[in-house]
Amino acid sequence: MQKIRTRLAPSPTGLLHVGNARAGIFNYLFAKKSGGEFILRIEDTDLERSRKEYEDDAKEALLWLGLSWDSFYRQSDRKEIYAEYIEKMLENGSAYVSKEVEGNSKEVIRFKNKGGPVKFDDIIRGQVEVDTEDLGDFVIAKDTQTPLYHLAAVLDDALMEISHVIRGEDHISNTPRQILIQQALGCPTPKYAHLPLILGEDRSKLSKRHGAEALSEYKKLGYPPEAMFNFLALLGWHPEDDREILSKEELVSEFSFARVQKGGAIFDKRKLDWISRGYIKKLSEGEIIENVAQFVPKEWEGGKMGKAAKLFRDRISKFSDFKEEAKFIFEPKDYEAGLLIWKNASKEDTKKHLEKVCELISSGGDIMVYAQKEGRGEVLWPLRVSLSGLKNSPGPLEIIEVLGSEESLNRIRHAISKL
RNA sequence: GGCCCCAUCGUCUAAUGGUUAGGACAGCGCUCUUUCAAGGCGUAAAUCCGGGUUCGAUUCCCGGUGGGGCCGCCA
Repeated sequence: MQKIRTRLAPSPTGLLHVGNARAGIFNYLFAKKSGGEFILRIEDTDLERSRKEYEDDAKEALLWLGLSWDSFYRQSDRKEIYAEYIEKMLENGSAYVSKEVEGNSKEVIRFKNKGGPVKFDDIIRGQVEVDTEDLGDFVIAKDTQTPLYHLAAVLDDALMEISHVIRGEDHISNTPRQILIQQALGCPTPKYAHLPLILGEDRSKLSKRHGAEALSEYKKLGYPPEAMFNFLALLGWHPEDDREILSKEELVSEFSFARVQKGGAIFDKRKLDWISRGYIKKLSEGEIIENVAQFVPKEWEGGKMGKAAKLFRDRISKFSDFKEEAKFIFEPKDYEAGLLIWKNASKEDTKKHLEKVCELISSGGDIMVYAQKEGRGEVLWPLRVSLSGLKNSPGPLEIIEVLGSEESLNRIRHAISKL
């Protein structure tokens, strides 16, 4: 039995797309489930458009996601190999130098296409049959030293003994061409699995105009990588039961092509946020502090950070949210004095309650007992506003816990002075 | 336009000939509650259309419609 070997083959011409990331996940899950290998191959045959920084982005983002590869290749390092095969194809007549000029330039190398039907079994879609007649003699290399995508990909898949090519649906129409090349070269045809596309709100292929399309952007926004992995795995796939929160290990053991969807799936940020909140909620105190700290101004570090991070752990969808949510903790917010008044309460009573709370804080008394007696809204609302300056915020006692008595007292006294 | 792929609530999906068509996100309502969020409970919401096949179609077949992808000396 052939060893399972899958690959993710991005081209470094832009930031790694989430669609690539999802394809990477499926390649990874299938390989790991089968005890096989997952390969990362950078397809940079187009030197004009390829950039090292994009290769770095892809690697960094993939590692962040939790997709580590067993082997790494870069097509620009393999030029001699391709040249050798181009020569071979020229010799055996499966390719030829085309001199006719279409529009711009000079000689190129074309594949000698005999036409005829090509069939392949797609694991997800079943049999696909295409008449290759109208493909014509397509170009497979710019010159004897410069292969183009189809040739390089076919050669590499064969040489690296890729058993399963798992990629986006947008490659279905490339497959017959690649099979033709395999046949001319005497290479085996791998198994194919074409994944449904990830779509934007308008159901077209997810792209920049839909907003964040790069995996690294989600890293920058502070989504936990486990949440992103989980979310992406659920786009076009579903386990046998109703679980939606699954660890990487669970995904590996549950994965099956039989449960991969055929239709495209819209990238729903709200569902991502929901999954993300679930992961963040389960973080330990140390973890939440560490993660949130990366999205915060230097001045906030230390001091109240720990308690604040803990307080907002259940209230953020991504780590970067903390900066806005917890801002009032670190930078007291100005507010209208009127905001301090609860419903129909009087200014005098409000002031009285705040003064009493100050006493209680100083003496270590129980604020809740007092609030219970005087009316929770009448006491708690102005207290909370004086501490946060906000219409909406966490509860006052929680804020005091984060702020400490001294600063809490200062803020309440400031509120009293405003009244 | 040509070729190819696809089609269950708004969204992600379950149900591979027999279910009151299930779950989740989002929405809405109630509850909790000083506010917001979270939580708990509840509610509304779908088989694209037309033909077959069958005792019976979400499920199988055909046709339509709709959506998408690909049509580079990019990948």
